[in-house]
Parts: sequence; C-alpha cells; structure tokens
Amino acid sequence: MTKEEDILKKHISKHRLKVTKERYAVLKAFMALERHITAEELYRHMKDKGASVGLATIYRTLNLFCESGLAEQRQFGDGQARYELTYNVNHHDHLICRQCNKIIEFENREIEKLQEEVAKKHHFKIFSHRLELYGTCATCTKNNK
Amino acid sequence: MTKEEDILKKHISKHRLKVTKERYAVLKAFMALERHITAEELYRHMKDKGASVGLATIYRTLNLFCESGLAEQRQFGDGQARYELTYNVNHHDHLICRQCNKIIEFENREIEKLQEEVAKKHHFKIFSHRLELYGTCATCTKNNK
DNA sequence: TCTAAATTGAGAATCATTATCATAATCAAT
DNA sequence: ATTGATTATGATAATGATTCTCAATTTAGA
Repeated sequence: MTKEEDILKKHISKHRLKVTKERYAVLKAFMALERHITAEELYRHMKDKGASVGLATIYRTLNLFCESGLAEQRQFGDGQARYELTYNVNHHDHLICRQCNKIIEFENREIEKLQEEVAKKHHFKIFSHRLELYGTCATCTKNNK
Repeated sequence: MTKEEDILKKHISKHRLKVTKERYAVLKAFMALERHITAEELYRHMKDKGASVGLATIYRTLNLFCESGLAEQRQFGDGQARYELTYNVNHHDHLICRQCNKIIEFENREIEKLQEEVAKKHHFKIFSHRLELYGTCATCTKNNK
C-alpha cells in the first residue's frame, strides 16, 4: 500500500466513508499521470485503459482527494479545474505559457516570506494563496522568431 | 468628458466600432461602483437605477473595457468573473477574506521584483500575473472568538 | 449473513458566460 | 439630413464544466 493510499484510507475511515475499487482506481490513475490534469482528461485516460469510472465519480473522487489533503485544485483561467497531487510535495507556484499551455512549477521562499508580511500588516490569517505568472515560455519565444 | 471616456472612444474609433449610449451608461455605472464587481451586480444595479441595459451587453461591454485597457477581469475562485477599473491605477494584488468576501488590495514592489527574477531564470516573457492571498480578515477573526 | 448507510453511473439540472439573429442605432459619404 | 453599410442591442438559446438526483449496487460492521 502506498503512502497515498494510506492517507486516503485514513480520511475515509475518519469520516465513515467507504473504501471502493473506484476510489483506488482513480487514485492509481491520478498518481500515474502528469500533474495539473483536468477531470475530463483523467476520465478519458481511464476509459481508454479499460478502467472506466463515471465522470461524476471522477469529480467526486478528486474532491475527496482535496479534502483528504492529498491533492489541490487549481484554476488557471481556462475554465477547467486542474488537480495535482500535493502530498509530500513542497508548496510551489506556477509559470503558465499562454501559447503552448506548458506549466512550470517554481518555489520561492523569499516571495512566501513577503506574502506573510503583507498578511501580517493587514491582520489577515492566510490559509492559502496562489501566484501565477502568465506569459510565453522560452521554446515558444524562440519559435515565434 | 472623463479620461476614461476618452480612452474608450479612442479604442472604439481605432477598431471601427461604434459609440453608443449603452457603452457610456455601462462605463458611468462601472466607474461609480465599488471595485471587483461582477457582471450580474452591475446589471442589477443599472436596472434598479432605471438605466437598464441587457445582460449580454454588460458582458460585451466589460470585455470591451478590458480590451481597451480600461479594466481587468479577475477570477477569485467563486465561479464569477469580477471586473475592476485599472486605468491610472497602480498594479496591485489581493487579499480575500473567505468568510465575509471582503477584498483588500495591496502593492508590493519587492514581490514583483522577485517574480521578474523567477521569470528570467526560466526564460519566460511575462505579460501578466496574479497573486491572491486567501484567509480570514481581521474583523472576522475578531468576531469568531 | 443481514442491514443500514454510502457509492455509483447515467443523465438531468445548474450557473456563468457566449452565441444567435432579427431589429435598431451609428457612421461616413453624399 | 438622407442613405447605405456596418455594428450594436436585447431576448433567448446554446454551451460547457460541474454538481445533483435517484434507483440500483456495494460496503462495513453487528
């Protein structure tokens, strides 16, 4: 049993939910795939692999992952939610290429520190944040020439 | 004529669009209202004031404002786009209270500078970014006790 | 094994936003 | 000012992502 399965199982029993093969199947597929996947992409992928699960269940299960702390949902402004595993992953932010949709992750402790200062100045208790830089990636910039 | 009207007019003539009373009415109402307004809120407000304009036109006009550089659209994750006048306004980011939905603006040049460094490191050409801090504001924190 | 409670899948419902299209308004040239 | 071409408007339909509904199925625990 992977650590992620263990976390999911603990969340499930804590909330008197039930362990199902669908939930394991979604977790397995989710872990095997690229980060920042949409529900639709995950659905298609599982269907192609013969591990079909209803789309509604994909959504429900991804939300369950978020509630259990395994994953996070992101909105990059294209109208579809994206999900990424965050268990055992350092917090990071994103660079998004508007031309090829490439997503690059970055970490910057200095920025985080400054954010905390801003929050403190306004007496805000922060529980999450997001920082996204939109632009054109190196490859696309080169190809544009 | 306000400076904003002037900008809109220039954008309109540059793109061979047309000046209409609806566009002026929306601009007037938009400028008079609080920042970070939704299309629906603007629509309701104008209806109540007797300056009724169709909802589709509100959307079209707000997008026109964004194209002309007068306004920007924001997504704070509640499923509705919000718009704010940005002409002659310094760039800023947002603190968002998840309890009372209050939105506080802040400016931080140091964070911006660090963002530029991150972009440079990844050879990204940035044309926009967004930074949002989600949490509980001072008032709500106090009231929770 | 039995039963209560949770889960699933299919499709309906929802909600914000955009598209459609007939009618009306605007603009530029006369 | 009138005309003609083009764009804008408003009402409503359409869209697309996500959630809800509900009957049938599966799970957990006694």
